[in-house]
Amino acid sequence: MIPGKRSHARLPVRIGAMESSSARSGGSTRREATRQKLYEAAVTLIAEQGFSATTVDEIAERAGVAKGTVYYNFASKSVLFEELLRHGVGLLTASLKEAAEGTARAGGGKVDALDAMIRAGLVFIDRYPAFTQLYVAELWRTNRAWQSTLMVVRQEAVAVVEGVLREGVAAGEFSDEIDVQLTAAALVGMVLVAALDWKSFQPERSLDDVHAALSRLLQGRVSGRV
Amino acid sequence: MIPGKRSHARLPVRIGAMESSSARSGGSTRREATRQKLYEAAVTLIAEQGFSATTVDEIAERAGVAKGTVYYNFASKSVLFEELLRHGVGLLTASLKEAAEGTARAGGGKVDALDAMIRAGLVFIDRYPAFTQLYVAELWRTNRAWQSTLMVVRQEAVAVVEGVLREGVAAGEFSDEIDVQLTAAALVGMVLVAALDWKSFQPERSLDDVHAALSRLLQGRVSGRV
DNA sequence: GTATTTGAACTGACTGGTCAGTGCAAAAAT
DNA sequence: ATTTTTGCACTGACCAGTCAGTTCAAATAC
Repeated sequence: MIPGKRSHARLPVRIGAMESSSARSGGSTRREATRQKLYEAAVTLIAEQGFSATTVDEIAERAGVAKGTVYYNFASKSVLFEELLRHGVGLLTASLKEAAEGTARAGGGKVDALDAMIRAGLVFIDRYPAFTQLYVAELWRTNRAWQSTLMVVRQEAVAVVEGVLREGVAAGEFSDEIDVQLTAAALVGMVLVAALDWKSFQPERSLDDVHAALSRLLQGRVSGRV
Repeated sequence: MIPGKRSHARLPVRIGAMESSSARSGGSTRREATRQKLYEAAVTLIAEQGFSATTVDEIAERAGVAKGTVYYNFASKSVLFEELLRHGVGLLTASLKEAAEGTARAGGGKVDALDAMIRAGLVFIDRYPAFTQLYVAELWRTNRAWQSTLMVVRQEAVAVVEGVLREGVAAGEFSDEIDVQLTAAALVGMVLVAALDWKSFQPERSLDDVHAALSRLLQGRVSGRV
């Protein structure tokens, strides 16, 4: 055995930067770190293969953790997945809200808010492509254990977009004939699919580039030369 | 042995009523009918639960067929799924092409073609919601057996939209600054997500209604009162 | 027309492997 | 001293795929 080198290298590596964030507030930091590792391992595996095709052994292995640890931290495979969903969508909605509020503080209109949210969406997908992939894949399924969780969490995110649209209508900035719910869904779809396409098929393009293309579409500058 | 009573009763019972339907044309009609039943059973089950969570036994049971029959007709579970994908996307692309050509014959412009394709997409999703669901769920996965099939099949569908956009740019009907590939993806996403939302959360609405909302978005009649 | 043959289509019990989840004693971290 | 993690053997359910045997309708023979 080479000194300083262990077979299953057990280095206390700092992966994220969790330690300073809300130090002490419920659970120990070590536990939080393991959970984070498990999330990261699970999200990519499940995005690639789907929930059922991904085994707990794989998740544990990729996280560099024993199988027992998975069950020490989560009641079951589905619970791990559900908490992962909640965690991820939490990040997204926070980011969307911040984007909308940012433009409001800067005195921008609702179109600016929508545009900022499109960018926030792109940034999110750029940072967490696997999560996005997985989310899309599960969203419209029925008969699954985490169905209700997914519902709640979806609503949180879409509600932010709907809110901005509604405010825009109230302020007279958008036509009052628009269908808020459907338009919100369509906008989300636009960003989602374009971004996944970007990441999958032309990853070399810059975020600004993609953002510009979507902005143009949003502002109806497609038909008719500018 | 009791006369008139055999252990495995061999009565010439009429089960289906296949005999008159298109007698002979390529493969046997019976076989084709079973395959169709299997497609239908598989598409809903896989849409609901995902590929891995759906068992061959379930598919067979829902199709009203023995498990062996599945393997008589398809080499494996994945092959059944791949052929199902090809079959479904074939229907979609045909429908999109027809929509675009229809407006061309009627002397409409490319905006009309896009609008007609949006409608065709909605009609398709209205008729085959399960297939759409399943398609979306699998499209951005990686590391799966049918990955390449999915790629080919996706390109066929998106190419139709891209084609119309390109023609529109060439004809000066669309700004030549649009990004064809990204815009096509965004449009597909818009329709896809809005339609799935419609089917999942407000199924009572009419197709015309949904189509109107998307048309408005396409033509940039969202920002600014009309 | 009736009997027999043929081959494609179908059946369902069975097999071999996989995997979620358990149990627990020892080790490590805090 | 307590919490957390490890390592690993084990179980029981579940499931893809197989295969020897069965059904049936059309073709051929009588």
